[in-house]
Amino acid sequence: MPELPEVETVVRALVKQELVGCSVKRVWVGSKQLRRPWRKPWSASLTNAKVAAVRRRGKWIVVELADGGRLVVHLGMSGQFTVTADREEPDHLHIRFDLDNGRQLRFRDPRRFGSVELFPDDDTARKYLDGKLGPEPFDVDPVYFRAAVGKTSRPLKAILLDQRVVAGVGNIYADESSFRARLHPQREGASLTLGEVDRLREAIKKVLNEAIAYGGSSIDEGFIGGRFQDEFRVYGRTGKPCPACAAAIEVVRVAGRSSHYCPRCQPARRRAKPQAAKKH
DNA sequence: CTGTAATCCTGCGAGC
DNA sequence: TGCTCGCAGGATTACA
Repeated sequence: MPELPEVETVVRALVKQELVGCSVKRVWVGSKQLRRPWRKPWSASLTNAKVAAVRRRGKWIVVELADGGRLVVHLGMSGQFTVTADREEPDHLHIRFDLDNGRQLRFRDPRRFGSVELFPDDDTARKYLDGKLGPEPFDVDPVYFRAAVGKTSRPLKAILLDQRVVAGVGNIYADESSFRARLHPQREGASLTLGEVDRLREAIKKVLNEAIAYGGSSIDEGFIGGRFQDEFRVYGRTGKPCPACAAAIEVVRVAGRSSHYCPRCQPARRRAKPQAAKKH
């Protein structure tokens, strides 16, 4: 389920469940492989580890341990990372941390595209993430973003999905952001005007903030919170009327992903400037 | 540098 | 009801 708003929701839920301050009494790890490369940190180093903080970076969750260790988690497509008092073991459970308050911190992931890695200190973890992630969408420098979008011939959709440009946007929010900025997903980055790039940057911020306020989108049931899927304007709405102009939403494959857009609000080519009467 | 496709997995809905 | 097919929130790699 997880793009930035969903991951943020998960992090907030963990904090709310008072994970911070808990100690790990015991760790259980299943035998099935998660996404490679797979590091094997599940040894004594996690026993008795105390959780000092939980934060998010892009679509990644970082559990900060008091001894400096950093548990870095990615939910992939179907991952769940939850604290529960439930004793019943669900299917597709891969890691279970027994906490000192009797609860369990669980990593469950049917599709196993997720990953959980342990780094010895904050510096290593940050370097790992910063190596693959661009800035958080909420503090993207406008000058940087204009340059990043303007220098490439890639389609807008590919730029938005590229975590090195901006971290945290996935397929849903890429489509929703493009719609709100009134930009076609296949527009070449370099073809955008500075105004359009700025509009896009603002749209991303707005959509993500809105989605976080809604508790993210839940497409799978069983996911905590999440009502933003009722607010989708284009994603998954193929054939349905555009909320702005009632034209039928279309879907096209861009950068290997389904991309939903309104053909009228998001024209493939920039609308020609209305021809001002030529003056002499 | 591009862009595209395949890959890793399971589950679910559509269509027959 | 049961089967097959295609597609799904992501990231990475290989290849043209």
